[in-house]
Formats: sequence, C-alpha cells, structure tokens
Amino acid sequence: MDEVILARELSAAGYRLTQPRRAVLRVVAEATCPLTPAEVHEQAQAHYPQVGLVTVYRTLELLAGLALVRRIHTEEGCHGYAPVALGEAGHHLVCTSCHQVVEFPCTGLEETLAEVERLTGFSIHEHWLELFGLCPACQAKEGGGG
Amino acid sequence: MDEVILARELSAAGYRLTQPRRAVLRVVAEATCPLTPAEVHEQAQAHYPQVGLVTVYRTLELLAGLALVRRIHTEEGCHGYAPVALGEAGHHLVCTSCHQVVEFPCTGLEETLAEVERLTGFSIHEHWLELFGLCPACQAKEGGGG
DNA sequence: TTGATTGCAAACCCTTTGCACTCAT
DNA sequence: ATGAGTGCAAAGGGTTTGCAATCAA
Repeated sequence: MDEVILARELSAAGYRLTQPRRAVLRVVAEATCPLTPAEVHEQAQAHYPQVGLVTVYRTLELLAGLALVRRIHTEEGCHGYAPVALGEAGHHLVCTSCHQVVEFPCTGLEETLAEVERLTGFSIHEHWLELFGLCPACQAKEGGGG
Repeated sequence: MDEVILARELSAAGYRLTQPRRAVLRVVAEATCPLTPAEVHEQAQAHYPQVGLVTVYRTLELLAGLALVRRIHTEEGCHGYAPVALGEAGHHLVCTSCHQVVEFPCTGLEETLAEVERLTGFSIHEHWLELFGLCPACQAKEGGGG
C-alpha cells in the first residue's frame, strides 16, 4: 500500500495530516513484515526525528481503526502491526527465518470451512490462517549449509 | 484433559505436586475456553484461597513448557492459556458469543497447504487456523430474537 | 483563527525477580 | 532433613492518560 493512498484515506476520514503521522504512514507503507510499535517508532524517527512513541501508538491505533493497518499476532510478540496488504483476509505466510510475510490465495479453504460447519454446527464468520515455514531464499541458505 | 493426568505428568517430570499447583491444574483441566493468568488465579482461589498470582504465572509457564497447556492468541487478549485438548495442532473454532473453544478435524487442509507451497515456493512447517463464528446454541439464541 | 494533535511525564497494568519461609519428598 | 516451591513486595517493561504548547486546516 502506497504512502500516498494511506495519507489520502486518513485525510478523507477527517484526520489531519501531520508530520509525525506522515512519518508513521511511511514506515507502515514500506514495511515488509509485522512491526512492533517500538520498531515503528525507531524507523519513523528516520523520517521525523522528534516523533514520540506515544504518537506512534495513537497513529497505529487510528490506522487500525480505519483498517489501513492490521494487528498481527505472531508466536513471538503479540502486538505487531502490518500494512493491510500483508494481512488481507487474515492469510499470512511467515518465513520463520527472515520473518518476511507474504499473502497467499486461500485455495480450497472454503471447502474445509464448509466441512467444519457441517461437522460442528457452527456458522463460521471469520477465519484466520497463519502458515509458518521457510521462504525459497532461506531454504536455499539452510539447505546449502547454514 | 483430566486433572489427574496433568498431575501425573508434572510429577513424572520431576516437579512437586503442591496445593497451589493442584489448584491451577484443576482450573486448567476444567477450562472450556482460553483463560488469562488473572482468570486462572481467580478461579484457582476457589480451590486454594492462598494461591498467589505469581505462582499461577510460574505454574502456567511450567505447564506450557511441558506442553500440558497451550498459549493461545485471540483477537482480544494475547496471553491466554488453554488445555492442550483445546489447542492440539493449532485448530480452534471459537464462538464469538459464548467464547467456547472447540477443536475440529482439519479436513482437506493438507491440500490447501500443498497448493500454497506449490504457488509460493515456501516449505510450510506449521500452521495455525482459527475460525470464528457462532456455536449452534448461540445461533439459536440470536436467531430466535437476541 | 481554532481546535485537533503532539510530546513530555506520570500513571497504569501486567509480568518478572529477590528473598526468607514453608512444605512435599 | 532438605531444597524445591511459595507468597510478598518491589522492580521492570510496555502501554495509556493528562495537559499545556503546537500546528494543519
């Protein structure tokens, strides 16, 4: 997701486009893996040194409320944020070595869900599938002799 | 998972079976949904009033290390614990109304995983599927006029 | 101009640690 | 008898809140 789009969305929702917020937007827009608020803060300082951690928290909460970023839960930390592009529909494929996150198409999952509904009687409204493994590059590294 | 089994496992691993630990085991054994440490503490006090929150933390950590309970991540809280029976293989079906958690067989998921591996080149080692919806009882309640 | 937004500092909450006492073995 | 385990109190770390100053609209 482009920083410009995020900025436009924020503005369209009636929020002001301040420099600290722009700095956070930029970090989020460029993120390729989930970031903790502290990490966002650290990286945002490269764009706007005076930005406070508090503002980062508030901006992330704001963006999450507008569904422009997504709260990510990983096995390590629980309070990561990622660009929505990485989290659409709740499908994450996480490389356990380099921590990159990619989205994937949920081929055939509908059938599984339908089957579970049939077996349990639940009506399923949302699902959340996270896969953990090694990306091609890390497989090569580890396979080659890591 | 029966309390007796948990107690036996703990003992077999060389840990002492104290009254505070028994109280925690009992709560965990009877849990039907993920509980926070504070909730476990509150419920454990019914079995052993003097039990301290610190001991609850230590016992839960101990049980998690022995894979007798499982750390659960939900959208609300991040530090819940559940009996392993509820968390085997990472498949949870959570009722968003009454918060009960049930396990389900992952019919057809293997195919989805294989397809994702094929499409992305990742090698998938672990997966984590959480489904959210309404259990039959809550469907009846809401449908009937809630 | 005007009030939404910021950053500091302090409050807050959950979790972990240090230590003397207790209790399961 | 002995040291693993306990609970208290205090420390620690991350997150939230109150408020005067600042800045986008």
